[in-house]
Amino acid sequence: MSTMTETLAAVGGTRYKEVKNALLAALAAQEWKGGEAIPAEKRLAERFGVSIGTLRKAIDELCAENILIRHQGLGTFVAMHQRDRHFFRFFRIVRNDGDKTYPTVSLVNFRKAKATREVAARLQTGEGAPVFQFTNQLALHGVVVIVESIVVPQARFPDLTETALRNRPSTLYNFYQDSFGINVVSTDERVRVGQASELEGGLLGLASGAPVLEVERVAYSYNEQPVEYRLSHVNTQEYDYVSSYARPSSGG
Amino acid sequence: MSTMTETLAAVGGTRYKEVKNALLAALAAQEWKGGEAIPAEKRLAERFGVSIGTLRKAIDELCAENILIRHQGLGTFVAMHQRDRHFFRFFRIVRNDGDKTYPTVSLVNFRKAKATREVAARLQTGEGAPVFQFTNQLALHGVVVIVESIVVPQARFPDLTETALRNRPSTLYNFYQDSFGINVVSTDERVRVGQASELEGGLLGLASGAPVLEVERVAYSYNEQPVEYRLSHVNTQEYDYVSSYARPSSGG
DNA sequence: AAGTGGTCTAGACCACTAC
DNA sequence: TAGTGGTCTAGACCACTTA
Repeated sequence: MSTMTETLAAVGGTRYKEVKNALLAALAAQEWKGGEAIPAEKRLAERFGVSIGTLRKAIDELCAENILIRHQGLGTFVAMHQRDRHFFRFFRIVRNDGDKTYPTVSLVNFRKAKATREVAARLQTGEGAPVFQFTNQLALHGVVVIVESIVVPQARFPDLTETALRNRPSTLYNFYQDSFGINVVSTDERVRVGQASELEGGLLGLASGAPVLEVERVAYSYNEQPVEYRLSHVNTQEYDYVSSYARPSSGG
Repeated sequence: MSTMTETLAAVGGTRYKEVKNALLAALAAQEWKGGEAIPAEKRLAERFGVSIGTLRKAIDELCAENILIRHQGLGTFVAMHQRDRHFFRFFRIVRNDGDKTYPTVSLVNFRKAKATREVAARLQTGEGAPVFQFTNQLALHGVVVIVESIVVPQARFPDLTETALRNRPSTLYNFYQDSFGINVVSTDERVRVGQASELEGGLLGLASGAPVLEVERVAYSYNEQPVEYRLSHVNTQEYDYVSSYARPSSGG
């Protein structure tokens, strides 16, 4: 029945962690979709049989992890990946002078493939698992600056097609969310010096083999489930990869 | 008198933000030094005339920003930059296979200089302001992988000497903290492809002009005061610059 | 006006640490 | 045992949003 309090998993040690895990489970089960509001705090407190304060502490952590977003007077929402300020959470290339702009993305190629050993390790699939592989070029201020090669497991992206990818209305992560119910909530990135392939050199206006910034990313959904592998090559003549540590919200 | 409640600045809008700012002010005034415990929550709540819950919320945020560290049963401490797990908060170079190790640092040169226009802009000093400039080489697994050129304003580091720098017992940021009362709490970094100078090439085992990973860092103390400018060149043949986004504490 | 999240209180009890 | 932070309660009142 709806007024009954849910049984919380006994793992986690504390009430609010149990509540948090229950909320994560509900999110993973798509009980509420991206952009939707979750129930009011009072209702959730009743549902889980805890006080408001405890329920709020669980939501506090999910908000701190950018999984939920609170809006006073409106409600608490499942985070979306839209063309708003949150976009730059995952997009870290800015011009030398600090100017931030949205990239113009074009699909260069798309194909079905098998996971290589390295990609399989990163995506936690078996080697040779069916994947989709596609390449984007990204232009900033009218110039192609980034070429990214993306691999996603077919298991999580059933029926992904080149057409759907090409015609998506918004950002890639928003597309994952709307079309496949996959919410990217965190990433691991490794950055090093790489070399432009012949294709990349052509797109980036560099010689084949020219040094480029190589960014290797694994994107994760809830519960640290890897959902995307991405290898980007960036022409950093005019652009930088930025990485702030713990810039607080200015504290006042 | 000691039992009187302090007057809190009316700015900030909420009680806990006022408390947080008062704590930041006390930290900036070195009322408690790096590594020291601040008073118990109950005492601080009395001092600021708020309830424990409100005081805790202020400390919660300072802990989230790694400015304070709580230890259950022990107390709450001013964050230190020691050779513990917190070291890797600011040190982001790891081997390709993921192995993390502490660098062996050697001072290559040290001199007094004037701030260039670019450095002055980053450090928010006037152009030509007196600075110390020094270069370190960092070895990982016995091989020099990083050469970093560091600039700090003389105004904030009075009487810094090459000897003191060379003989410091711990990490550089711990040295800043112990000897100059400067606590590095956040950094901004920009990463791009750069070129090894002749000196750097020699130290890194690369040809002069070879492509290297260039990391430009500005380090900040409380209230976003810039205290150090640093330009690092990294040989990324065997090492990566890592950058995780919002990897939660695994959620229980 | 009604509903939402935001802040704050004044405790209680628990878990951990040091002596 | 005494002192610390960690968790949790059961509300109150405020600020914001929508209607």
